[in-house]
This record gives sequence, structure tokens and C-alpha cells, in this order.
Amino acid sequence: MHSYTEENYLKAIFNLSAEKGEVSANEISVQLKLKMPTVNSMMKKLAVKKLVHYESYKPIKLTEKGKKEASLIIRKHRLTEMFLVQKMGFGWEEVHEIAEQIEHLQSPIFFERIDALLGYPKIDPHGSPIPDKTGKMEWIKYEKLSSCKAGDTVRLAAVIHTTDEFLKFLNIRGLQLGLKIKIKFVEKFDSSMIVSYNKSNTEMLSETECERLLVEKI
Amino acid sequence: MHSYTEENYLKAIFNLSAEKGEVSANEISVQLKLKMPTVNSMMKKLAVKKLVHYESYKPIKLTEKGKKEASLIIRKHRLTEMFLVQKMGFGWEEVHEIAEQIEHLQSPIFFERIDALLGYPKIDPHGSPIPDKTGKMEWIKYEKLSSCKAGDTVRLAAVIHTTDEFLKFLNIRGLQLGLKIKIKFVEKFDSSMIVSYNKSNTEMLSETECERLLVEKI
DNA sequence: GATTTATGTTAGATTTGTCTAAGTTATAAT
DNA sequence: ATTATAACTTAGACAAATCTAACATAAATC
Repeated sequence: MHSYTEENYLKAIFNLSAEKGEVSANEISVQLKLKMPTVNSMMKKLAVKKLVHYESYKPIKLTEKGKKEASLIIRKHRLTEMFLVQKMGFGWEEVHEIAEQIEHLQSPIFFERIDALLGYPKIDPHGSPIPDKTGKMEWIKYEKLSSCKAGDTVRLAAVIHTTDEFLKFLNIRGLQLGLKIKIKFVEKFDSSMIVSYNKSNTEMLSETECERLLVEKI
Repeated sequence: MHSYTEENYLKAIFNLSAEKGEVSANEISVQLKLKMPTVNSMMKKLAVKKLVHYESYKPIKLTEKGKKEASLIIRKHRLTEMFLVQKMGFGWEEVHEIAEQIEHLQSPIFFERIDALLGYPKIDPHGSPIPDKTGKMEWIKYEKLSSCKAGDTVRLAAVIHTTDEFLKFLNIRGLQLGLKIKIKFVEKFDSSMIVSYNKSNTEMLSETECERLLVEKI
């Protein structure tokens, strides 16, 4: 179908344009660690294949076709991450790199089997939604922890902008999805929070950290 | 390390030269479905990398380094096949194609985990030995079923020159590794055999089929 | 509004892995 | 032993994906 390389572009564009619906060529080049002319020529190629809307000097958007293709790759990525955690005993901080490779496998039966063995999961180990077979994906509307107030009690639902380091940071503090967290205090000048959970733990979380934690109010 | 393409050449050369210790460029081109000049230029490249011994108009041999690299890819392939069968419920006829892709993953922890989850298996689902981490592999010296005589009782130990079709053929007849088989009769003119197993089954196996079944005498 | 800076584009080179066409060497057949 | 066939090599072309250098446009700043 599409090359490994094209798939990586589609995924990058999808992720980078998640909020605004469009990306600059520059952002893509930073994300994929490629030079701008490389991105430029790939955009022309993807435009010919009707995967992106591309006009000179304008931001890049995925077409409907492009979005679907990207979603299906992300589906494979997230199913794989879930399988690695649930069935192979990996930590949530170990799975990204492996899934980056497995997501490109061309084998519908392989991913169908993973899906079935996992019981058709709706979210991945980081709380991100897994697109369905048609490429549809729905983000449940969680709040950022950073937007909560002192006194709120919330449940940790997802981690965004995950890096191995941040996930290890959460591991050390015993912070995992589903955990009930009580916000004790919000520092005025830097928006850091004092939170408690698991009956005994009390921790300070910086604003950056709170921006990356999605929660649902209880 | 080495490219996906180079890995496929190494594996092909390893498999094709298993018996004689050397291969012709022509055999490689047939195996990989590539034209001869393509193979020729790759041989020069692999020779520069000290992975093969190559001299004009002479058969191709893997160097020790080349053998080790090839064995480690085959190790990943066979571990993967075992995992797909034992842990994911695939049939032995379904796993080759998937393992062909997974064998190229660059992730030592992934294959170490597979190995551990399987309990460090020594053979794959088709009875082929799995090389160890240093690339060493030992074929237990099985006999071909075709070399056995009427009256012999044997245990099915491995299937060689496997194709999906042949494995499905065995599935239909309930022939699986470990099975005790009694040779009832050997037809003189075509070397086909009448065998019985599982108390009730009696089947005729052609010479070609018997050549592909490795057994140990009981 | 003019100028500087950041972003985007074009042109052309490079690497990898493939091909076809043409020529060379070895092997098989008469 | 000569010839015919099969196997191998060389030369040169091509596509994919990358790069650098030079140029063009848009955005930001003064």
C-alpha cells in the first residue's frame, strides 16, 4: 500500500494537526528530524496521492483519505502498545519504541488477533483512544489536571505528550491510570499542585506535569 | 546495523547454502525473486562488509560473521513463530508470513521477552532448531520418513521445506509434531507409504511428502 | 513602510536497491 | 573439440528518500 516512510509522515501530520487541523512543513521537519526540502517534496507526493491538501506557502492538512490512513496506523500502534503491556508484561514506558516498528506490519490477521485477545479495548495503556477498524476515534472529553481547583477529587484518565522519562517519573510516584487523586492545594505563583492519593502519598506536581495529566471529576 | 534488504539476503544465503555450504547467485535470485545483476551488486556490497566470500564466477559463501548475523535473524524468526503459535493461537501454517516481518524488528528486549515467556524453547513450531543468542544452532540428526522401512515405528519430529499448503495438508490429516507413526507398507514403484497413527487413522503419503517429514525412530 | 528573520521552495547531488541490455565465462551437448 | 546454453558480470538507467545551497515569500520587528 504505502511505504513505511509515507506512513510515518501521515502519522506525524495527524498527531501534529490534532488541535488546529493543520500543520506547518517546519513542524513536520522537526518532528521527523528531516530537512525542510525533504518534507516539501514528500508533501507534493502525498498531494498527488490525495492524502494531503497542499498549496505553496500554506499550512498542510490531511484529506479525509489521509486521516483515515493515519488513524488506521495509530490503531495498530495503540493496539500493539496495549498488547505489549497487558499480554507481554512490558511497562507503559517501554512500549512506544517497539510499537513504532510493529505498527508498520502488513498483516490484518495479526492485529485482529491482538484486538480479540485483548477483548477489543477502547483505550491504550496511556489512556488514548484506539480508533476502530474504520478509522473512527473519539476522545472522551477529559480535563487537564492543571485546570482543576483545590478541593477537587478526580480520577487519572490519560497521560498526554508521553515520554519515557515522564512515564518513569509517574512510575516512581505510583501514579497510574484509574487512580483517585485529591487536590490539596494549588500554588498561586507557579500553578504547581499538592495532591494526595493511595491514602498515604502526598506529592507536589509542577504545572508542566499537571498539563500532561488528563482526569475526570468524581 | 544492516538494512532490511541485506538481512533478507543473509537469510536466503544461509538457508540455501545449508547443505553444500555455498550457493549460486542464480539460486539467490530465484529465492528472492530478483534479477541476477541485482544479486551480483549486492554480493559485492556484502563482500565489502565481510559478510560473504565473493569471487567472480565462483559460488557464494557466508563468512563466519555473515553466518552469525544470519543465525540471529533466523533466531528472531523462529522465536516469533513459536510465540505466534503458543501464545497467540495461530496455526503453524499461518505464522511464516508474519514472522518474516517481525524478524526485522530492532528491539532486543522484545525478543528476550518472547524467549522468556516461551520458557527458552529449543525448537520452533515446525521442529526447526532455534539458534541461541550467540547464533549457534544444532540440528538434531533426524531421519527422513522416506528413508524408513515398513514395520518401523517413528515419532514425527520436524517438517522441512514447509509451505502453507503442505502444512494445511498435514492439518487435514491430523499429522502434528510428536505423533507416533507406524509404517504399514512401502509401495515399490513410487516409494509412497501407507502409515497409521492415532489408533484409527490410516493414510497414504507420497514420496515427496515423506521427504519433507523428519522423524526419530522409537 | 522598510527591513530583518523565519519559513517555504527549487534545483541538483547522493545513496540504496532495483532494473534492462549487452557482453563474458563456464558448463553441457553434440 | 566445437558449439550451444546457462550462469555471471558490467554498464548504465531509474525511483525513492534523503541532503545542501541558493532563492522566494511570509511574518515579525523596528
